[in-house]
Amino acid sequence: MEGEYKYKKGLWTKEEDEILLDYIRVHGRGRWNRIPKVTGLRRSGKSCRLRWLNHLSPNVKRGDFSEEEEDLIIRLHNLLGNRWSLIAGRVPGRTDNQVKNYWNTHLYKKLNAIKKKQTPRKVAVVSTSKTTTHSSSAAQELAGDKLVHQHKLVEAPDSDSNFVTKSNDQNPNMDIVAAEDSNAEAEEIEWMAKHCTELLSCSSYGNMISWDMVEFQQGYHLDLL
DNA sequence: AAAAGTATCAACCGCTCGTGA
DNA sequence: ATCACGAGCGGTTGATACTTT
Ligand SMILES: [Mg+2]
Repeated sequence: MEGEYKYKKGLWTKEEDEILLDYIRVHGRGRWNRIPKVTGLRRSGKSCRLRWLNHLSPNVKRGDFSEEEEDLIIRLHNLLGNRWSLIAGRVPGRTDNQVKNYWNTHLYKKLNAIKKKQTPRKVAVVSTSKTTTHSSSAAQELAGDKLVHQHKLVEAPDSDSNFVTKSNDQNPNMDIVAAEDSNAEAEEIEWMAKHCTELLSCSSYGNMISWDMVEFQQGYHLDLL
């Protein structure tokens, strides 16, 4: 019993920061769980890591976001959805947490107000229970960069099966279209919802549907807009 | 002056992912 | 195959700062 609050929570003090910084100066970053053991700092390794990445690291830029940064974030979010780490990777000096905070507090409402007007770009990804995947040339790495490209050709089920549209949490610009009764390929739909960023093409020939999609990852050059 | 309402954002939480024994 | 571990992700909260009544 007692002593169960091994770790302190809440805001970090200057003194705690110094202990963490001293440790990192000597031992470097990583193996964060050792820090409370070695230094006696009453913070979980997880908390130490977060404190370093978001506040103590010299790479972190302080101060208000510039207009350029805001514009960049808006365009990246339009493309990538709530993938804050990916977005932050393209905004120098800003962390995923900063970008996420900025979006939630400053941009979300502002943009929704404007969004009332225009119709959103909508694309579809198709998968069904009774489909057969004909050419699932599985994720193929392109040389040199980090783009993953997928091409799928899928056979639709019986002619009378209906398609339903589901929204996609990961990417507001992309809905998912699936057969009403589909569940067999749920993992595939999930994978797409998670990874698929942009549908390059989607076409159907009779009961066949094909699509190309790309998954954006850190480091790949993006053309925004 | 003070309370009530709102905005901000650092940090927490639960979870997933990759790796290696 | 299973487990442990470190790292990382994104939704969400709660303490504080700021604004309005
Ligand atoms: Mg960054």
